Amino acid sequence: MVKRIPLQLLDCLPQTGAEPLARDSAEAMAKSLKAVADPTRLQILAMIAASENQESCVCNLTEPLNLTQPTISHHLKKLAEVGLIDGERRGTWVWYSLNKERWGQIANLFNG
Amino acid sequence: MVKRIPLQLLDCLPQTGAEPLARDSAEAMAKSLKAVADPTRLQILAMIAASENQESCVCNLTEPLNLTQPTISHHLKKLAEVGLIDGERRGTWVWYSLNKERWGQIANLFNG
DNA sequence: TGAGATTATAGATAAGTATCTATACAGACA
DNA sequence: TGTCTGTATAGATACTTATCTATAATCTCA
Repeated sequence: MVKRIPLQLLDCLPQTGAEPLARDSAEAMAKSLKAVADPTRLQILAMIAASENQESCVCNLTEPLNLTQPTISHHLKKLAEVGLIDGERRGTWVWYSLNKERWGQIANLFNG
Repeated sequence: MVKRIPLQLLDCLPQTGAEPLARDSAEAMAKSLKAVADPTRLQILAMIAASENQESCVCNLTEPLNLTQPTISHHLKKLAEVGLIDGERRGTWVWYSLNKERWGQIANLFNG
């Protein structure tokens, strides 16, 4: 018995078979992008970039963003985990600055 | 003095002031970035880009990604909501293609 | 050493979301 | 028309996460 194949199915050709983007790579990319894909963290990054030496301590962020200190620390940790910012302890304060090399890498995700 | 900052939009920010990046702008940027910041959606975008005419219907995505049809539709909707892909109905199928202009806009957020 | 200041962590909670099943909608065709 | 196929939507659920309060850890200085 020959089953007739509807023309519809022929029009919908399968793609090139191989998986273009491996799951591991996709998840790694997503993790970095998730770190940036938050309004508060974008504001934090903007404030760091707009600061005098392009660095900021936690105490400089809490009041303008109207968030508690632990919440700011939480966001900074997320950004640091993916290497987008670096924290440097100087005395009592921890100064966070942008890692521009890492920024470039993420930018290449869109260019490549 | 204009500082060299990874996020292009940050160049326009005031040096001082309570809110360097307006909440509205931050949330709009975050929404677009959230759409990309998902491993499955990154795979979907990659598969569309790697397809014959750089377009794909839902039926071509479900099997390689091992997800149900409604889940794929959900992800495609998220991408379409921020303008990263466009859907065009041709007969029974809906063909999704990359919106390269929109893609460039988001890329520019990083390139500066 | 102890007190005060800054940051990090732990735990709880509410909001968001990725996924599923079930079902509705839309187009093609006999 | 009615049936089949492809896609979208609705509702439920489990997982993630942004935020808070409380507390610990770290540093400075008297």
